[in-house]
Amino acid sequence: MTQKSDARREDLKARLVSAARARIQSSGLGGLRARDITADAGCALGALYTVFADLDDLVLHVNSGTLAELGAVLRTAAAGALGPEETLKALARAYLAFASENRMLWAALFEHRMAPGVPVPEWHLAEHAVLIQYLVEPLALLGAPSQNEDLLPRARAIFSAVHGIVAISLEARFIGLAPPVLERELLNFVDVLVSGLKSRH
Amino acid sequence: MTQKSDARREDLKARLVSAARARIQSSGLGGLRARDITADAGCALGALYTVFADLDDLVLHVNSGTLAELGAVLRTAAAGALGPEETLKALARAYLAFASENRMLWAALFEHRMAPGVPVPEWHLAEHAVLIQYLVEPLALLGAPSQNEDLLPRARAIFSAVHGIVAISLEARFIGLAPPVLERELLNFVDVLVSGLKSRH
DNA sequence: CTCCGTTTCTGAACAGCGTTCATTTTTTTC
DNA sequence: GAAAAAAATGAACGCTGTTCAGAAACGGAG
Repeated sequence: MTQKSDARREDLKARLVSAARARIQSSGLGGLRARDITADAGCALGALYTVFADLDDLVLHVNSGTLAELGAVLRTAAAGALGPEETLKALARAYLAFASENRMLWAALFEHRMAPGVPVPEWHLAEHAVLIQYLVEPLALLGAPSQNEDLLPRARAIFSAVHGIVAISLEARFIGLAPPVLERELLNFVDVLVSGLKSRH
Repeated sequence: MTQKSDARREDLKARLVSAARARIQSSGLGGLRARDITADAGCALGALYTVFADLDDLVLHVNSGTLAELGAVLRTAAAGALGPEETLKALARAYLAFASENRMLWAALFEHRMAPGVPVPEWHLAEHAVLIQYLVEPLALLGAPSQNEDLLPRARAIFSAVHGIVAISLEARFIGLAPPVLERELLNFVDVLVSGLKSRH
């Protein structure tokens, strides 16, 4: 009977992911220690490596959860908007809000690097790709029908642009933008973008 | 006579920065080891800490040099362009080219994090800010004169957007964009942006 | 209930890291 | 040239992620 055994394994996995998530939330990805996680999860140090390949693997699973939450937030934001322009704005607003409210978890999505030579697993790349998908429909409604073929690169570019604005501001690398100014500037940016898209056909 | 002594100090500093630069270039910021750097520079492990406070300090100086190079590249790109629209495109192209050709050094500019609680020194923040300055003039030429007051936030937003597109593509986090497609999409993005800016006054 | 093969869990041990500092070596001064 | 001051050294420290020999818990047979 490996049923009980599997259940214990899954429980341990869940406790480790949740402990790692809490640590990232409070100390950031850089403050993550295997010893802290296992202490919080109530298991031995070595137990971590019976369930995950290494810390990277664990972080990937934390990020997986974060992406699911972020995806849900974006979905409801898009669902509540009226036109394509409003949808794009709502998505940008929701992305900014999520990043602000879950700063460390969101930062971990993009700060994390695999060990040298190890590629990010396919299933996790696919989870990232979902973020872009929400942009495709409003963009299709905005652009000329003939352009609908290569809409994915454009959606990715626009996501990246919005992400860049949010990322550089929240990381306070340059002189930081105060949050209300940031939101105003971000929405203005989307406005300009939409104006540009409309005026090109 | 502390003149000779100072000269030796400066020489050691230069050798360490150059060795660290080479290591980042070949192995990335994550592959940087104090022992490797000091071995390459031909000095003892402890010598590093007689000239720099810690590894972060050394990385800051490497990044300082990279920013100077990048700044020079952007300056000449902007100087060779005709109108404001062409200037913006030239800047985007130059930024992408620099990032592609100096991937690891460029990535180190944004990957690097100070130790927790330690802020990035003011002088280094100022060096980052220079990047944005090149955008202000062409944006001023494009926009209505009345808007010239709060042009800096807009310049920062546009820089961040371009940076985001380049960053997410080069880091291959999502399914990677092939380089020629990336350049096409980036320039198209600038086109849309300029169209939007023009159509708004 | 008892036994024993199997599986699971454990934490001491290991290699590697950034950083320090007592010691040695070099330089400067008289 | 000798004494004082300064600079350079690398072994040692504390911390890291990861491993693995051994301990503990489990599960079915007698």
